[in-house]
Amino acid sequence: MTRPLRADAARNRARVLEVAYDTFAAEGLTVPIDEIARRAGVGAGTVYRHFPTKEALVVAVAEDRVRRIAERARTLLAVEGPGQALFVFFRDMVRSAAVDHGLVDALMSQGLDLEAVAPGVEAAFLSTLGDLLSAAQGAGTVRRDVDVAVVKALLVVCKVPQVFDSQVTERVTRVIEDGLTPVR
Amino acid sequence: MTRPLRADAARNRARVLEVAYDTFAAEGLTVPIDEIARRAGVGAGTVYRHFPTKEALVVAVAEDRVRRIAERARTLLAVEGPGQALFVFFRDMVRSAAVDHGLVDALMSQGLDLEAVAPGVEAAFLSTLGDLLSAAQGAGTVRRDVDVAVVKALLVVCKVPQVFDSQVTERVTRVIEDGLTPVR
Amino acid sequence: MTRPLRADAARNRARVLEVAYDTFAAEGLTVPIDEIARRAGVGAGTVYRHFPTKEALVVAVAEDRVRRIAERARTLLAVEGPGQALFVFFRDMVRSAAVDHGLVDALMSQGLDLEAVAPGVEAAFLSTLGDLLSAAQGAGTVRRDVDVAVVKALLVVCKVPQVFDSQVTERVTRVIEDGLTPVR
Amino acid sequence: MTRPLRADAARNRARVLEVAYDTFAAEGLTVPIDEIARRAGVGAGTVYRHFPTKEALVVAVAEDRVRRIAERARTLLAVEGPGQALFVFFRDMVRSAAVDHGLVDALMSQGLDLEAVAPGVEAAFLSTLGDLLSAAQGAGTVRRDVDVAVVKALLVVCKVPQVFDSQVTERVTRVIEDGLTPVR
DNA sequence: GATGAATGAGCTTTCATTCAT
DNA sequence: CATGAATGAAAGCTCATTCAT
Repeated sequence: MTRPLRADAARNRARVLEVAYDTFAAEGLTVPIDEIARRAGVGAGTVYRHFPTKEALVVAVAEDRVRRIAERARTLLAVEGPGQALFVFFRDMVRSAAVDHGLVDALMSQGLDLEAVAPGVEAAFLSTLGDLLSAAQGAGTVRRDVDVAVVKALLVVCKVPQVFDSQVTERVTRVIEDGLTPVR
Repeated sequence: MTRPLRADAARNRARVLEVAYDTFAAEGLTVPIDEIARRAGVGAGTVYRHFPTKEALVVAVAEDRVRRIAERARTLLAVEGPGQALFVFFRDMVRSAAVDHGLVDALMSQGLDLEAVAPGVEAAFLSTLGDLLSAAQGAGTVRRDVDVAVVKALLVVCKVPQVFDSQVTERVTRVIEDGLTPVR
Repeated sequence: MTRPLRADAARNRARVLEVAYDTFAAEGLTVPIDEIARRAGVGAGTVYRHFPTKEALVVAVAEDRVRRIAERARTLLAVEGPGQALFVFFRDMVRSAAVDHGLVDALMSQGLDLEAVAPGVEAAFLSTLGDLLSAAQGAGTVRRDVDVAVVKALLVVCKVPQVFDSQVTERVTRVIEDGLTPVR
Repeated sequence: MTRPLRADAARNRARVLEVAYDTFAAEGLTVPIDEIARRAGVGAGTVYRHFPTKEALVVAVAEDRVRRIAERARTLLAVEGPGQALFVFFRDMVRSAAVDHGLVDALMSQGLDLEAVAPGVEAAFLSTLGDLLSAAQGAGTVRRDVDVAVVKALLVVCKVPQVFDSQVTERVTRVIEDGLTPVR
């Protein structure tokens, strides 16, 4: 259906996506498309060729991020083992939260519904997250009465940016982790 | 310093503030001032007389909210008793989160720094919140290694809107409360 | 026709007129009426009671100035003698030019036509200026082929503000005076 | 540094500049940008692409005028000869003064400082004017104790618009020319 | 009479989107 | 295909003027 892009077109698309992520993350979604285009070294028209509206660009950025995050989660499951993977993943997320200002905006602030515009991506992410959760519950490191929806919510919660300095972030995360741990 | 407003002016100011809160909460901060003015039944100039910039209006709304929330917290301390006041307050906050979209935006998304523009209000709120926390710790219902900054962060976290349906919200809150509870 | 104002009303009118002159002279005609009112210590409504439009205020200021200038000219004729009065008057005008930014605006920039809105004042001024000119021509200090219109024009010219530093102003004035002097 | 504009862009830019000059000259600087755009047959955004603020447009117009005036002066020096070029130039300026309402506004009324925002242009103009002056002084038609600053001031002075009818303008100019002439 | 709050048209400026080059 | 100029619909904000207090 979608024919493979010409090499230069693919390069442009990737470049715009990367610049858009960096820019939205650092400065929020209000940055004009013209500015994204300028930083990517292309014309505004080129951005619109790949992403027909600004919202489409934002969604594409979010999709791309979620995909990478899921990948990271899969890696952790293999490397860290079932009992710790979820917790390490959690701390990973929190640590990168500071630069993901724009992603959080994209996920919640502006009324964007990722599930509606890119259902496959969301589902795939939840499936991977579910794997981490099951593994942890199997290993006895996470209580059994939470499900994947709760864990996802707690994740989003931990990405709320710039409200906490790192000291506080650390302790907030610990409280949430304790809440996740089975009764001791 | 600032003389009392004329009766009609005070009425208008209050009306604008209320309409602005409802509108920002429901539709976010991007709603034009003209629309706020229209809904409040005044001219745009009147809004600008009371709040010289849009940011000033947003800040005033946030201030007003924080003040009311602090008031509510004080009431709860008296009514619910030291052991439960903080938890009831927590659930209160969460329940109203759905309509506070705009308040959350104001507090964090747009780079507004309430502490910078209205230091007294923030401090007063933290002081009240500290009272609830101390009471709970005194009653043994909250662990002693959290401080007011952590509790405030968890509060903000619970107000992140529209990400959870109410089912999930309920369970997220429970996890956080468990995390706050002393080791069982 | 116009009944005498109550004492306080007259005081307010005079105060507004003075503040308006100072302000327009210093900052130009774009200063808002509200600001004039504030500086005069009255409400905006009071300004509008005395001067029904902003233009009316500007005209009143200009009238008032022209009247004072004519007065000054008459005094000089008596004090300085026929041969020198016009020249001294000239230098007087130039010296005060720096603060008369707004008066010049009023006279020419904004398409205001003082002659149309206040014919008597203009005529009275020209009559006095004519007296100075005749005196000088009688004394042989000014050439006979210039008339009052030319002298008035040269006066306005010399009030063009802020274009010259004082050094230059001095020399410009000398050139113009030499041009007025009969062939030597 | 700035790459050459595309053909259509250059056409639009020139058109806006010309319309802006005509309009400001005829009606003053208060004409809205939207009106300039309408008369130039372009959208308001196009004006802002070429001139990022209204002030930038005004400055560009003034620059353009000063440049043309300097060009005219150079031509006259070649055509009219050293003794008369300055005087012809003077009368040229005065004759066009009636339509340069806006230029004069731009140069002095609104506190715009051409020297500050476009130093090269001002300097180039003064240099050319100095050439005319030197030529005239060399030919003995202008007194030696005036310098270029005085002549520029007299020029500005002669451009003060609409204060004189043409009859008076003629005679004012003669007085100033006589003032410039060496003692007879 | 004086006050200053309210009005609302109008201004400058921005930016998502389209389209000629 | 890429470009970036053009568009034009808002947006935030100002201020001359009116009118309830």
